[in-house]
Amino acid sequence: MRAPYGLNIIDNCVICPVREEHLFCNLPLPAVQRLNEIKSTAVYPKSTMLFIEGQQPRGVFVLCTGKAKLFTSSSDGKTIITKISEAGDVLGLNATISNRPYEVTVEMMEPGQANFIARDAFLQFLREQGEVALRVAEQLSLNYYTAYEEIRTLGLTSSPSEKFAKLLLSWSPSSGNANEPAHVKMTLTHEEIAEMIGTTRETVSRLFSDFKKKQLLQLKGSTLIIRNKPALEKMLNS
Amino acid sequence: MRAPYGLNIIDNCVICPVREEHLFCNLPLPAVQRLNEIKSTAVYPKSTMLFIEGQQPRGVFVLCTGKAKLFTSSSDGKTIITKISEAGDVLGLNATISNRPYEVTVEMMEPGQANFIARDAFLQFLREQGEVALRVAEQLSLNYYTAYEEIRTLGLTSSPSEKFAKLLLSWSPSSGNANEPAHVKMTLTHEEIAEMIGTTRETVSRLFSDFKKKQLLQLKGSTLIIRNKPALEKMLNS
DNA sequence: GGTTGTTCGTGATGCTAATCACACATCGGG
DNA sequence: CCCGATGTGTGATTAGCATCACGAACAACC
Repeated sequence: MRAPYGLNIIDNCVICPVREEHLFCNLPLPAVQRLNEIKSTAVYPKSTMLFIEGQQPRGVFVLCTGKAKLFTSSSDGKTIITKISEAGDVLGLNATISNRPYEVTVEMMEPGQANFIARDAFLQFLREQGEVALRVAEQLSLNYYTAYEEIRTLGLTSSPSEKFAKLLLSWSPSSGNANEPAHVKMTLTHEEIAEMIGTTRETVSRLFSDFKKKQLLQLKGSTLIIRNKPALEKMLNS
Repeated sequence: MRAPYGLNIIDNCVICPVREEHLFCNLPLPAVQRLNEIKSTAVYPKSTMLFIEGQQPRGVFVLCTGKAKLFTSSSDGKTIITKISEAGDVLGLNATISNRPYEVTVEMMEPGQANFIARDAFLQFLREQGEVALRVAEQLSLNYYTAYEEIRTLGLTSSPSEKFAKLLLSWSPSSGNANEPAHVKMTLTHEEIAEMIGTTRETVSRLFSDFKKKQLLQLKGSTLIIRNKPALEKMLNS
């Protein structure tokens, strides 16, 4: 089966090759089968907005492949990216559960597949499958902690350089020797990084130069090499 | 019955005079009765910390009287107040449910009474009383939205004056004519206000002078009079 | 009523990052 | 292959706040 944008569609969750890796997808078989019946699958091109902050919730999306950015904006155009979502993430959960407007906008950063489950069907699904309701609670609580982490970063971390260090560390895999350089594929523009740490494009540019000069990191094409994790950690304060 | 600190204790939730006004207290009678059995009531003096961020959750507190501030701090002493809690608020809910460390510290701002329910008993209580579990979900989801509001304030609101205006508006009662001055009892120090909007004590001091000069507000003892709500609203951007 | 501690007002100073401006690099499509 | 769009590097300038440093007001408590 072949979709536009050159991506294969896997529209059967039961045989999804990456099902078990994802919190919300790795459900008991009966639940996955039921999920499979009520979802609708589509491939979305880059820059599609799955939903927009302020909209009444239509339902949830489960990202199957690709990446999406979650952000909120003010009326004067300032934007803050709160999260980069990857395969397996459930989007719009809180709004759907509580029937309050979506609190973020979700935009595809690259073409990718997502499953959509309409609100009514989803709520019914939760009532039927107690196990899934638990997963949802787990996920909601996780979201809340992530939000608090963000509050701490925005409110307690004063300097852009500290926030930048924090971001780099969040990218660096926790596994592996702390002193060994970590290689990370970088897919974000400076502008987007700026929107993640609440500063300007120019400042991010300067931060990269600065950190390169201090031997903290290195760039090979679009691969970011984090050379001195301990030094980055020493820059933090929270 | 008379407690230390000159406050009366009401240790029976069933006859609590303000029970019906509070989301979590206004439960079906059997639930309130059960709640009453598993809680322990105490009056805490000013400055008591009910719990501290990072601690393993022991259980939840329901604030019955008094006020408490919720805040998180960085290791270098910077503090950000995320909320002022009042009677009826449930504290430590998310941590208790998810068994993750408390994400904030809660400190009494004035002497007040609170009920404590230990984690095990609370979880058991939820299992028994489906109605209450729903309230909890509702509350969690509300907390999440509040957290997002905070993210928006911290991340999108650039200037202290804008954040200050936002704070003033959040104090001003939504009822009543928009153009009529609103009277609000102010119990916070400039330092605390600074910690709420992420700036310094001195800047808050100057903001007060400034807003007074611009006829936006007025102070009569500890009563704050908000004189020009529309003008404050015009200062916002989100 | 005086002593002690907290809270508040306000000036002077300096730094940091936003803003503006512009040239260069890179990418993708016709 | 060229051309427009999008992204990046870096200098110059400046506004806005944090910081430091007081002294005054206020409250609380022997």
